[in-house]
Parts: sequence; structure tokens; C-alpha cells
Amino acid sequence: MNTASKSLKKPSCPKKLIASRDALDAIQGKWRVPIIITLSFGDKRFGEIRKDIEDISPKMLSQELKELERNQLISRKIYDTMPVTVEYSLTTLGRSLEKLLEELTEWGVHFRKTVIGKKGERVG
Amino acid sequence: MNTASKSLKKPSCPKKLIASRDALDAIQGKWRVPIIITLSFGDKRFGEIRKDIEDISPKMLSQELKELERNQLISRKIYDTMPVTVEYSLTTLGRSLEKLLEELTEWGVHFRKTVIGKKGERVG
DNA sequence: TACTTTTACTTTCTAAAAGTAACTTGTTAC
DNA sequence: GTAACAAGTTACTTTTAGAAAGTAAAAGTA
Repeated sequence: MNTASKSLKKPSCPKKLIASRDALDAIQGKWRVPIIITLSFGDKRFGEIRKDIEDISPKMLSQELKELERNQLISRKIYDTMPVTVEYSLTTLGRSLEKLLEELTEWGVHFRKTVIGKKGERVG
Repeated sequence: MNTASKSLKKPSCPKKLIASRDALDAIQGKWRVPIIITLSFGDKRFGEIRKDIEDISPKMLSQELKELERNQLISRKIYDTMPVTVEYSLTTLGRSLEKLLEELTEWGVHFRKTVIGKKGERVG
């Protein structure tokens, strides 16, 4: 055993890892963050969210809305109109993500400037 | 057409949606954030990261490290020791995620307190 | 010489998740 | 009775993730 290479332990902070995993479990995937962002601009109906997030399928939207509701990030209200209207809105917990999402989008802009924009691929 | 329901457009801010998608493309999935967090505590070798993130398989770790390197979030250094040593470290771009990850873990703690901790399931 | 250990992966195979296209339900308009 | 609209659901296919085992190179051990 090489003493020099193993004498200093590098801590990994399991608490941080657990917290990040908890957060990721809630907002992970391709669609949840976009859904939360569109809802941050106002309550929306199923069809309106579909129009905002152009490439989401009704199956995925339905599935992700259910999961977000289960985790208490959004709430669902049914109006007895003809045809029926269903409106989704952010809960207090959902709105508590706004600062994080602000950071995320800011970093996304930075990332596009420094990495995505500088290679031939992925400019889309 | 119902004039009342459609007179006020709810903006969706496509710029924000694109930026969030760019960011998510880079850090999305179950493993990338944990990898970046462990590396924020110091440069680490393949085996060390495996020990920190207990349930990651070598295949997924290898795959995600490659993707993180491709997106310039981490860098990889090979040392000509016996047996070979490979060390991974965060780049400047990778370190620029720290504020975002701080927000993420803080929110994760809040989420566990208010949601995960209050139901029988998912206490793990 | 042959076997074992270590580090850093890769390969193969199976299971889970995501995506696609068409279908359902209830009601009103034509 | 046919079409349209809102909000989904169902069946099927493809993609991605995960588990188990294998590989490579070099040094150490018997």
C-alpha cells in the first residue's frame, strides 16, 4: 500500500448527496422543469401547457403532471364547463423552486455561450 | 370562441425554456449531479467516486464521466503509475455550478422536511 | 511459469422508462 | 349522425438504465 496516496481522506458529504438526490427525484427528467417554468407565468390548462412545450406528448404531460401533483409542486382544479376545463397551478412549494430555476436558466445561458455555441453540433 | 377565456395571452417565455433545456441536457439524470458534488470536495479517482456514490455501476459512472467531460464540466488526467491512475476534477465551468447545486441541495432538504418526511413511503 | 491482485473500465443481457399513434369520454354545434 | 374540442388513456415500439460478468496491463507471489 502506498502511504502517500491514501493518507488524506477526501470527504464526500453524504448529507449533500442525499439532499441532491431528494431534489432530483422531484424535478428530474426532461419535462418537469419546463412544466414548472411555464406554470410560473400563470395558471394553465392541459392544452395550453402542450402548446408551450411543443414537443411533449399528451402521455408524458399527463404522467409528469400527476407526479408533480403527487409531490405537491402543482395543484389541479377541475371546472365544470363544457367541455371540461382543468387548470394547473404552482403550489407554495412549487413557487419555492423559482430561485433555483432562475439559477438553472442563467447557467443554461452561460453554458450555451461557452460550450454549445462553440461546437458545430448541438447548435439547434 | 369564448372571448373572455382567450383575450389574455399567458406568456411562456421560450427563452427561459430553451435555457433550462440547455442546462438540463448537461446535468440531467440520476448521476451527474452527485458526481459533480463529490468532485467539488476534491479531485477523485474512478474507484473513489464509486465508493462515494454507492449504488452507481461502473458502466454508468464511466458513461456519465465521459458525457461530463464532453460538456467540459470535468477533466480527466491519466497518471502513468502501476496500476494506472486516472483522476477526475472539476473544470472552471464545472465549478460554476456550485451556487446552483447549493440551491438544489437546500431545496432538497426543504422538500424532505415538508413532503418526503410526511408520508409513510419514500422515507428511505 | 502460472496464478492473483489492482485499477479502470467494457460487453452482454435484461428491465424500466420514454416516445408514437391511435383511441376514449362527454357535450355542443352543424 | 358527423365533426369538433378538451383532457386525457391504451397499446405498441424504441431508447435508456441497470446488473452481472468479462477485459487489459502490469506487478507481486509461489
